[in-house]
Amino acid sequence: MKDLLYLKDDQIKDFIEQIFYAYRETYSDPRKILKKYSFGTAHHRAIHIIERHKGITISGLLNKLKITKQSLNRVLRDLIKNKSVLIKKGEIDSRQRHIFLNEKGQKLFDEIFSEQKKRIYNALKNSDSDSVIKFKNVLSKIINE
Amino acid sequence: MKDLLYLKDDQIKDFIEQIFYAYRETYSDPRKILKKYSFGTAHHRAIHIIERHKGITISGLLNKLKITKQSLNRVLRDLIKNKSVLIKKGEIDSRQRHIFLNEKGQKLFDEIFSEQKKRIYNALKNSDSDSVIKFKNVLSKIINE
DNA sequence: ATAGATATGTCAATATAACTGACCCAAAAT
DNA sequence: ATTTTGGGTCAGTTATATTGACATATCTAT
Repeated sequence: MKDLLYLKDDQIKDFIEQIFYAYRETYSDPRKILKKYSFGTAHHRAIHIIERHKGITISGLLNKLKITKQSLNRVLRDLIKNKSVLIKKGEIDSRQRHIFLNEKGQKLFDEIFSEQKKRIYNALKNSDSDSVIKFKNVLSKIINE
Repeated sequence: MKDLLYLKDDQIKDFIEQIFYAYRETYSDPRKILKKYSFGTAHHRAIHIIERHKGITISGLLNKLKITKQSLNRVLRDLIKNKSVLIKKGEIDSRQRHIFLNEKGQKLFDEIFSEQKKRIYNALKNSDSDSVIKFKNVLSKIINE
C-alpha cells in the first residue's frame, strides 16, 4: 500500500506557506536594481518572460502574465519609453506585435537576473541532480494542475 | 567531478519563472470564496499564517508577512470586524497581542484551504514520497538562502 | 467585395494592497 | 525615572491591478 503520510493536510498547508515565501523572496531580491530604473515587479515579470520567450506576441504575454491588456500596456509603455524593449510588426500577420529585449533591455535583465540567481544557485549547488529534477517535476505538476 | 549541468542559467531562469506561476496559481484558486466575504489575498495570507501559528503576536505576523504594521492593521481590522479573528492580551507581556482564528475564522480558513488543497494534493498524489521530501528540501533552501 | 472575427491600443474610473512619515499610549526593561 | 518595546492610528501616496467602453487595422470566410 502507498504511504500517503506526506499528503496530510498539515504538510499541504506548509507547502502553501512555503510557496508564498519562495516567490516573495525570489522576486524581492532585485528590487533595488529595479528601483534604479524606476521599475517595479510588474516590469520585472514582463522583462523576464520576454527574455525567456523572445519575440512573444502581446496575447502570448497576456496569457503568461494573466493580467489585463490595459495593465500590460502601462508596463510595456514604460519599457518602450526606457528603450529596453523593441516591438516588431508580425511578418505573417501584421496585426501581431513581436516583443524583444534590445541591448539595453538585455543588460537590465542580466543585472536583475544576477541578483536573483544567487538565491537559486546557492539553494541548488549542494543538492544532487536527482533533487533538482524532482523539485522541477513537482513544481511543474503544481502549475499544470 | 560534480555534474553541474542543472545549474545552468537557463535552468535557473526556468525555476524563477516556475516559482512565479506556482505562487500565482496556488493563491488564485480560492479568490471566489474570498470575494464572497469581501476579502482579498492580503486577508488570505494573514488567515493562513494565523492558522498555522496559533497565538502569534503582531510582530510575529509582521515578520512572516513582511509588510508594514499599517498594512497589517487594515487587514486585521477587517478580520476582527468580520469576527473571524480573536485578539488576546499577552499574559506574560501585556503589551503583546496574541491572534487566533475563532470558529467563524476557522470555517473560513477550511473553505479557503479546501480550494487550495486540490491543486497541491493532485500534484503530489502521484509522486513518490522521495519526490515530495526533495521538493520540500529544495524549497526550504530557496527560502532560507 | 464585404461581413465578421481577431490583435492590439487607449481613455477613464475604480479597487487592492502596499508604502512613508508622523504621532500616540501603555507596559516592560534598564 | 528614563528609555525601549509592542502596538495603534491618521494622512497622504504609490504600484499594480481591475472593469467597461470604444477605436483601428488586419485577417478570414463567404
